[in-house]
Amino acid sequence: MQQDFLNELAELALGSRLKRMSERMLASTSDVYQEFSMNINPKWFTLMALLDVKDSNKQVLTIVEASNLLGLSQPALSQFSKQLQNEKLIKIVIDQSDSRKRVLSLTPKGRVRVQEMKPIWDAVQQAAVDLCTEHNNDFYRSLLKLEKSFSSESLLTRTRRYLDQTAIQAQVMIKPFEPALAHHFETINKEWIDDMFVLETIDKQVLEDPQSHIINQGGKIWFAEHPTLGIVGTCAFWNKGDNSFELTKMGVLKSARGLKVGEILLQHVLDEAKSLGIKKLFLLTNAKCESAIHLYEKNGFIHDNTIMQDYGQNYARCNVAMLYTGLITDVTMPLPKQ
Amino acid sequence: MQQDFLNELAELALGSRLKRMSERMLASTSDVYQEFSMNINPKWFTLMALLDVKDSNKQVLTIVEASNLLGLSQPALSQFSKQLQNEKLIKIVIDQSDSRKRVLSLTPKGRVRVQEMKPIWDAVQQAAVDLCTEHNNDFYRSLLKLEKSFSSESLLTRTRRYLDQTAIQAQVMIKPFEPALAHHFETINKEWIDDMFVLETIDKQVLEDPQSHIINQGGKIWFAEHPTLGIVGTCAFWNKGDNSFELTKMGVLKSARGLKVGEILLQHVLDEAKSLGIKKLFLLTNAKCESAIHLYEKNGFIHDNTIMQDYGQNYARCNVAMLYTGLITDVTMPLPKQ
DNA sequence: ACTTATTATATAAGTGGTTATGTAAAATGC
DNA sequence: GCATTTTACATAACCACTTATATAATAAGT
Repeated sequence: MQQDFLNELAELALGSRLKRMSERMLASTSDVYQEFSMNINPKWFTLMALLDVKDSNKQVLTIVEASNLLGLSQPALSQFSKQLQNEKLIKIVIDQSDSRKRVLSLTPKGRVRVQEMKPIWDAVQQAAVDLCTEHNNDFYRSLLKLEKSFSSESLLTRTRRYLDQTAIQAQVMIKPFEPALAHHFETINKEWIDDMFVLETIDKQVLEDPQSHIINQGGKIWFAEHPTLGIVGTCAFWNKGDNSFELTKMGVLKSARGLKVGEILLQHVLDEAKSLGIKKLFLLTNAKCESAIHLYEKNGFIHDNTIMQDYGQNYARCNVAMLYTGLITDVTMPLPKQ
Repeated sequence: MQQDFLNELAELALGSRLKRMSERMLASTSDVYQEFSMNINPKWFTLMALLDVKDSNKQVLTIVEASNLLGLSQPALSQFSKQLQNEKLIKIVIDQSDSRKRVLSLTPKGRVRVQEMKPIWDAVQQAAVDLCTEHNNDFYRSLLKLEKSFSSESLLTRTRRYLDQTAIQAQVMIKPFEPALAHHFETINKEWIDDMFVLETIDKQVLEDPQSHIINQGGKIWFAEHPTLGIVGTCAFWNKGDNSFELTKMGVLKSARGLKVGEILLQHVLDEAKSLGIKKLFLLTNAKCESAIHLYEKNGFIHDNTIMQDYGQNYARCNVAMLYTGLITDVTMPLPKQ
């Protein structure tokens, strides 16, 4: 037996490695079914187990529901259900209130089969725990963490951070508001607000009609356009009267992370603030948004409690207020430290 | 977005979970290549990387070698090579000294492509490390441990331990030596000796011809036959003269672990020892063989240093000697504690 | 009310492998 | 030295899904 080249590639080959491991694992469980001559296809396992749970809770299950719960495609579940129906292990009936839906449920034969399999499932479960915890390991927990990390940010956007993207960044264009781009204002901001907080009513109104809520009130909106990804970022100045503005609704699509779009966008709008002769520019945010706050700090914003007192009530989620110090204004304003 | 039912199944769905994770991972790396418009199929990655290493070490690579090093099937590598040849990234030539072999190597174009990809590989590597270590995790190491655990014993044989197999165990038959079964004596013992130690010359001779080395010398050999798996275990008595025997070459195939074949076999041969009127039965082994020693202890063997002094020199690997206490013999022999 | 968009499903085609099998060359056994 | 076994590879068939697409039913927008 030769060596394993994937070891040399280390984390770089993580995907291939996981694939290989999952194939071995699934082959092994398939062996288990075969050894105990369960006339069952291992790929049906998750669906059977899910139907069993639904069955004992007297709930029903449709194909799309199953595909969401199991993380498989809808055609996959469509196929599995048909196969299980052919084996007379489940029955598929058309939903009464919505004739598009197919309601899946175990047949009596299916229920018996599930009961026969349960001791085997238990044994596999114990054997898997064995495998996961051997050599002082805790593989299962480690995998859960990886899943969490992966869903919080994919490998693609993480990769961007480690690549020199200067050339592409130079091609990111900042565009002023135009009605045709208004929908991007909504989708981009919804993505991150939904992700971190709950959309407040005031948000919804502004996002759905930025024209009347921001532009027509003397505010400004900009968009960041990436050469291949399209509009990926946005940001607004909300007119608070007396030549004061709130920097708000600044967001960059998840799919464009790692490209420093936020930085380019912020630097652009701060330059605009200067050339527009704005007197006061501030923002409200939440301590949760660490990386955003770091970006603001890096670009001349300082924490300021008087702002919090004056405007902080507008949003439930705000507990951080910041003031921009890069404007040429009266000398009572503090200047950023060099 | 609905919940994830795989969470409810916990370790039981480990295979499906790994599969899902590997698919996401590979899709993400595929996105990376696409974003940086590398005209390359992600599935070729491991082969390209391997060819690059071989190239810079001025070594060559054949298809079977590649499939071993990468843990993929030979047809897979056969296909990949053809595809890479069509892309003019590698060239395939017939080996001069063995015309069955195909020698793979990078073309100049292939070398250029690899160099173009290297910065991306580096970035992906760093991003993957990121992913693996986030939230105080160490996923990569945990996966390596799992691979080790899995290759030391598969899920199937681990599962057996947690299932009630009384019925099947009752069907395990113990058969005496017959020439037609002699090859099992070699394969079964070779498996575990190769795995734990190095085959000594004395082993080889005995294993290759048990008839003349054991049977014709007044010794005994038995085989354990499983109803579906066939001959899975063996064990011998080596005649040391003066009605004394060494229990030796006891082994059970890896693929039959967890079925308690060893226990059934040992109990059978100890019964035979009694009915044959044997005066002294001992064995030599190594402290590494913990589970075997535990089995011997459970069945009436005790540790005995005089045996070690008398016979221990025969094998380099022996550092544990045990004596069977279940024989009806003179009263100077110690009896097992109840 | 009438178009328009969305949702649930089925079907077809594609993908990235696998196992099974065939063929020729080389190695081994006697 | 010749038959037998093993090895290297190619090809075919299969597998467990996937994506893409079509169709019908329902919901939403005006």
